[in-house]
Amino acid sequence: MRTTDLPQVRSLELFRSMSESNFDTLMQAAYLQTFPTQLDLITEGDPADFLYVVIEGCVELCARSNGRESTMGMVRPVGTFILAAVLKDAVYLMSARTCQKSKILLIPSENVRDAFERDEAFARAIVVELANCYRGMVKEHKDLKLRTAVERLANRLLRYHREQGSAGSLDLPYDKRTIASLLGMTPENLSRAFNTLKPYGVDVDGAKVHLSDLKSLQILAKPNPLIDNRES
Amino acid sequence: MRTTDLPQVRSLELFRSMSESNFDTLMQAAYLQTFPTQLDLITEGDPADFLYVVIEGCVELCARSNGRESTMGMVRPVGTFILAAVLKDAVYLMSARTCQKSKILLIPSENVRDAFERDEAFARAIVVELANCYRGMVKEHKDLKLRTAVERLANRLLRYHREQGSAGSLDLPYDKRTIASLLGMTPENLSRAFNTLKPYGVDVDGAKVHLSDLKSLQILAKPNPLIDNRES
DNA sequence: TTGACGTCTTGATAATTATCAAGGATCGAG
DNA sequence: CTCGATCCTTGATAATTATCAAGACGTCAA
Repeated sequence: MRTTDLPQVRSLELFRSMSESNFDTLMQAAYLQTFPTQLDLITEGDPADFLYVVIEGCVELCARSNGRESTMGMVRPVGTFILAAVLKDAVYLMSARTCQKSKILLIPSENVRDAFERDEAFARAIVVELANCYRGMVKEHKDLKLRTAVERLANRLLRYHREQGSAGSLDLPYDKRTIASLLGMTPENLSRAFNTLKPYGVDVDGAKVHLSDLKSLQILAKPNPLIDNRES
Repeated sequence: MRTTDLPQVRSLELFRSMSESNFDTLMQAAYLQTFPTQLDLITEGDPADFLYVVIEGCVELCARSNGRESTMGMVRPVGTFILAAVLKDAVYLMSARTCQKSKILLIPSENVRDAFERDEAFARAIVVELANCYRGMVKEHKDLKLRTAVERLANRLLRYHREQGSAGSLDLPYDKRTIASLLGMTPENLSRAFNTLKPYGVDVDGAKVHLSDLKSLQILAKPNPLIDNRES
């Protein structure tokens, strides 16, 4: 790994508080690579050889079964994926592919587990990250089990709106077909759900969404911090 | 806590390898209590004061939003719940209530975090438990997103069948309405799904289920170890 | 510019799932 | 035993969601 990249990695929450020597050891074993878009990084069922950290770009996590496929989540900088598989030395439960040109840090699983044993601060950071992943998944699951498709879309729009500064409009961060899959519906249904939301002040133009009647949208969506807030 | 209960707790995977003195300290702060059935233990949104360990009995985890409610999971001995909330010092994302008379160990959150810092072996065990919880939730989510209701039921029956020794029949471990909610459907639909499975050799009598044509049931269910195997 | 491709949308239809209402079975309390 | 309560099932119907087919729109390269 190039030494010019090290400070960037070091500043990540996950590595910030570990000791200098443990960090160096871990990085000596790691690779920082840039991948083109639409590249398959891992396939579910394969053994977890590396922990992945997205430094730049964006990675889609998806799952397949039968003939079906579904987007399970998106990982943006700075996030990890498949941490649980690495820690358990198990197989991946999800596949991953880049959806932009992406700079990604690969750390061999064995070294992650070593560092976890050696470095108390790293262990704490790992646990916080893993707990965040878990709670995120619980929220996704609640979203899907407790809401209709239109409600899921309405709440997702409110969330993006909030995350982008509550300026009355928002940009959809992904293709519509990706958002549809994330929300557990077909692209056709996403289109129709947008139409259903039109009377609630939702106007779509490509990736731009205008929210002209936040109040009525919120009444419909009934947002719930225990589902929609990513931070807590 | 009574000293007669200590060996039982000590033998749990979570506590087995921690040091004697750290274990003693942790247990001095803990409570082992027996709760009647149908008792609300925690409510989502409340701060995480305790880590819960189910020693005997059974606990249902559920989530509410809007007017809806859904069973998120069942915890049997020896399992923990709301570990992530405790480690993050955050609020609970799920509510919990006993569904049998249950013996439960309550450990104050602060002490769990203390022990995590102090005891390397405990930290490792915590991480493995948390990773298991995460992977279980990923599997539940895949189940719901990638399968129809009938497929979910078929695979769940095959799983219970396997867990109970593959003897050609199985006992449903919970009320049918609980199983329906676990599988993300209404009780009415569960009834109909059982009828749909009749031609595949599934015969239901109360909580007893006979599987007389495993092969054709498996062809329908298309079980997937990355969804259905709880261990891996 | 043109054509090919992919994405998104719309309409028609089908499949899946939920809701409402009612009836039967079971179980415990009195 | 009998009553009441709860759970489960079934039927009828409605709502939701998916599928299939076609067309609109934009992008990009030749």
